[in-house]
Amino acid sequence: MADPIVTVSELLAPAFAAVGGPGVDPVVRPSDRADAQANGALAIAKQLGQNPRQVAEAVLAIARDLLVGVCSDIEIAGPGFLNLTFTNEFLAAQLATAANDSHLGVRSTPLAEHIVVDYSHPNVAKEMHVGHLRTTVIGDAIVRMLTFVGHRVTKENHIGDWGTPFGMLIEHMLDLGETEAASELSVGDLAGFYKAARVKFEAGETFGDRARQRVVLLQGGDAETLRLWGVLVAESTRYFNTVYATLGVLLTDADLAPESMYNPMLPDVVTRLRDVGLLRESDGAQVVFPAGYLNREGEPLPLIVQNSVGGYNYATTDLACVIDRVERLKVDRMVYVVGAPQAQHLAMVFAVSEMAGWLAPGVAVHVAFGNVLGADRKMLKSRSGESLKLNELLNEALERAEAAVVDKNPELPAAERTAVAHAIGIGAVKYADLSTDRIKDYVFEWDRMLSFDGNTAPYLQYAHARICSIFRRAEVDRASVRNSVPVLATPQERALALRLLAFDTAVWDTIDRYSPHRLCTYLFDLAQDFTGFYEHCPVLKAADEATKQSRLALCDVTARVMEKGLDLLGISAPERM
RNA sequence: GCCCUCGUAGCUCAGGGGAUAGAGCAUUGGUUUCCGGAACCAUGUGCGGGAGUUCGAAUCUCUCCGAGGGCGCCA
Repeated sequence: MADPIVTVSELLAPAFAAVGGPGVDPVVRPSDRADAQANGALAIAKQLGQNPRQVAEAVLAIARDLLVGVCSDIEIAGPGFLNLTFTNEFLAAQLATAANDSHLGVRSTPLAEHIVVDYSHPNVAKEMHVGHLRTTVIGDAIVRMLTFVGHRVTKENHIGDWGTPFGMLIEHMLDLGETEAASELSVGDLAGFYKAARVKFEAGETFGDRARQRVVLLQGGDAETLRLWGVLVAESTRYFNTVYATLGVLLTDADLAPESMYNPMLPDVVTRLRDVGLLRESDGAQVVFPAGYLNREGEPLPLIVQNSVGGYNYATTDLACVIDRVERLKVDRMVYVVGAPQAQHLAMVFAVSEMAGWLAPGVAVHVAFGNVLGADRKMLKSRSGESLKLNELLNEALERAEAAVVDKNPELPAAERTAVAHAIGIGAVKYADLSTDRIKDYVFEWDRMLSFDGNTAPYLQYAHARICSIFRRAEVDRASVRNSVPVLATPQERALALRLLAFDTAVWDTIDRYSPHRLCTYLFDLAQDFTGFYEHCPVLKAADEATKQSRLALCDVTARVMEKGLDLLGISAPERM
């Protein structure tokens, strides 16, 4: 099992070790000159002070016996590359194995960890916007992949349900009337609600006083205030859940780890920092100075954990969160899917946690991402210039997808059409977000993401659907073809087989870098290879029954890799569209 | 002022030490209009500039230019 590149790398390792010493990397990569190339000889030659071609020959002399049955051809090329060509029998056997593997050839992790993934984190009584789209979609894909390879994953949705704005929000709710406010929030007019509260807060002194008084009551644990606060949280959470349902993400109420949850732990954070001797007083605030951070004036930059009037802030909460994850959840790794602007803040939180001895280096990872931009290359806005609500964006995706489906396939029954439009519309939005390198900003363009051509969700979904169509027309049970070993007679069949076997590497590359776009690129390449196969290799009209069976088997694995790959991205693959 | 991220073809993006830097879209010119459903082939003075490390650099380092972001009591 596993990618042939991985297999051959392991097989070659002893040959390289014999020539270059233990631990030498054969540096096996895909190649356009052959199926793969091993570049390790050049590095060894440098160290040994020898001619790289001679080194390659020495390696080859040993490797030939190790690769019997695996490679039909090994030749030395250029300055000392080993060009490797796999035997068709080896590829076919590997593919047959993958086809019968529940994980389609993807290796499980050798060491299962408990990993917390922190993502989505919307704010109570505040609208979800496109920034939340990124953290939610990327985080969800990472959760799915880590789980797939055998890790134990805890999702945490760190919703913002605490802080000074709640005084203002609660008072506004009382002004509106509780029932009225609740319905406003649950239907998703969070922006209007928050804005109205904000306006009153800034305009009226009496309202401001009430709000500040309410904050004191909230923090003091006043029962009625807590009940009112609870209404805000419950209605907002209900609204978030409708957005999550539309998006099709895994988050549920069980994953909520609200800021308020850490509230009782905050004094202890400060105490513990004092106990380990890290706490300093600076301008009246309680702070820690992590090494290497400077402010504008070139002075050490503090992480403030308690302000000059005794209040705690998000740094304190984040530190409590680290402690909770390490000591209560006993996680091995924590993944923060948070926007790039938070890089310094998180780095400082991690640094302080390490200084305090709570966190081992490398355990906490910031999976950062860039902005969603409009066609004008500025932050994506709605037509009226307001920041774009996530919910409105998703609704537009559904409308556009429905129109596209009506246009492409008018015969589709109405009931099925809605479901397909959902898969396409939401898939398109998610895929557009996932298919570019997350650290970069990306340009949001409806026409491109919903196109049935190019590197888009609809194109991949279409490739899947057309395979399903082949099986429908063939009236063949999908599972029945899984025991046949495919014959890789044409270049297209061979290329498709090689690609299918690379699913393993694609998933692991994605996990190793927390970069879903790697899997997207792979799936797009797979769809392209399938199209080449589809054009050149008749399936139902194959020359003979054995060829037909072989090609049906290739179709089946392709469809399953595509479906699973999309599933790992949180995108569904309809059987017809 | 300091720090971080980004800069690849007309556009949107891959490629993160290996051989001639790729894809999609768009463009232009052909072929096909037949199967299973939404065709295929061809088409390019492109790695922001410069220096360095290396047998080898789009990739690593430095520097300059450009864009975005962060830098003490909001989150």
